[in-house]
Amino acid sequence: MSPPARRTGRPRSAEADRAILGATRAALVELGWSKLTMGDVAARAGVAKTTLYRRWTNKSELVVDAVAALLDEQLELPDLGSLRADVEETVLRFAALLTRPEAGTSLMAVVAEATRDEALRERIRTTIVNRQKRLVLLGRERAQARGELPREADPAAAARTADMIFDVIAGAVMHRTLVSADPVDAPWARDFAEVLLCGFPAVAGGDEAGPATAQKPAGSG
Amino acid sequence: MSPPARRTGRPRSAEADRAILGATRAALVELGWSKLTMGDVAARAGVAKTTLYRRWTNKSELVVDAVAALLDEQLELPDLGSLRADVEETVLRFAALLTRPEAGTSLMAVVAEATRDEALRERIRTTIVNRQKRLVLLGRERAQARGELPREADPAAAARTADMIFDVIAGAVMHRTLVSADPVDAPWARDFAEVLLCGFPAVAGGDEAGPATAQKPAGSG
DNA sequence: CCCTTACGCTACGAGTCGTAGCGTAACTGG
DNA sequence: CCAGTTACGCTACGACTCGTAGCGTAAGGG
Repeated sequence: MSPPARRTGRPRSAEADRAILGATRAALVELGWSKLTMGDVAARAGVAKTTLYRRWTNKSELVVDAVAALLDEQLELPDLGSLRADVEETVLRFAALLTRPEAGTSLMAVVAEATRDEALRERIRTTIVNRQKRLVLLGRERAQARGELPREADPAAAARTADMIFDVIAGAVMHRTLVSADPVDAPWARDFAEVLLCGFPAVAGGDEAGPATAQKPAGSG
Repeated sequence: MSPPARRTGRPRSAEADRAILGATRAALVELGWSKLTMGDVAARAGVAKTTLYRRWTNKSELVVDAVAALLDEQLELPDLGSLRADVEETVLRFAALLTRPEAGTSLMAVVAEATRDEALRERIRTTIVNRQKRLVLLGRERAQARGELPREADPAAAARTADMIFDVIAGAVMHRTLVSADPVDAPWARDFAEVLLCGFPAVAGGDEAGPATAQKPAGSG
């Protein structure tokens, strides 16, 4: 993609990259997405505004990279000995990250922008979505090693399932935190893990009522 | 909130309201959130730009109302005879709505903006979140009437559960559609409903492996 | 008929985006 | 050491948008 053969001429300053991404995060913390300006980021990073535009085509792409770096750095899968505990802890950590002013807001804004920008969508896919799916894959592997989940025969189906779990977990936490604007606390995480592992009727009915599994899976057309 | 006692002077044109909201939706379809301008909306609606600012303090609040009206108008709960079928159908309808250019993008953008705007957050809560939760409440009621779900003793716990289910469904669909940028199709909806009703291990393992319910619910602190 | 409020219109200040053009700095190959 | 190539800082700029002020006019109510 990017020209790997570039041996001649002055090289790009790697430190400038770090400074710019750091300045972007700092500006996001102080100003938020909507009031963040390229001029401000450049000033904070100690570089010229034109340097920003030489590396990122616009504000959105810059922020995607800044947020991706933040997620990479902050999100790790705990290993607490059970799938349920790992899910709960991951949910809490992800929620804590989303409530930070530079994370959740920016992610939403950038995703909104991406609807009309194929390049940006691709960047989000590769630098955020695909990278964070590793948590689901790793978590499942550990659960399989523990015997909590079966090893799956069909790799395609396994991949689809992992994708869905990723969307369910990330989506639920994002929606609760940012759209509903309600806190993701320990009790919520417990209930959520319960739904994820045992289904909605389990948490709705407690132990007193029957399982009420609501029909069997439709004949799998 | 809004001054209900306003009997004197020229009344506000109700038709202008409709024209503005309609123009906003049309502009969102054509231009998307980021390129929509107040001047453009005013021109489409056939009113002066100042009239927009007399009714909405800024672009975000205007778009919230436009999206809320769209959701109210488009989202209805189907009654297909089983909780599972209703969930699948609702997921598909919601996803179809989100892929429309005036819906998903705008919602994300407005939520992003709301992080730093308490008034906007409140408006989202009342005009979108709380209004759409009716679908979950209604769906549960029907499921209880069918005997698919138990009637709950504790109303507070029941409300919490409903909130969570709302976040899980809406969040998962939004995340898959807008963040992961993958389609929400019938197979995905089937798998999702399976997870929601029976838990993740059910869809991961199929019928061949054991249930593997991964520990019992932690002793409920 | 007077008062009050809404409306259309024009103009404007403030701020941002993203680019062009120039001279200079840094690194490479001969 | 020198020529070629690329990155950088700086200034200036055009285009655009937001949101407001001020004015004259339209539409109702007591």
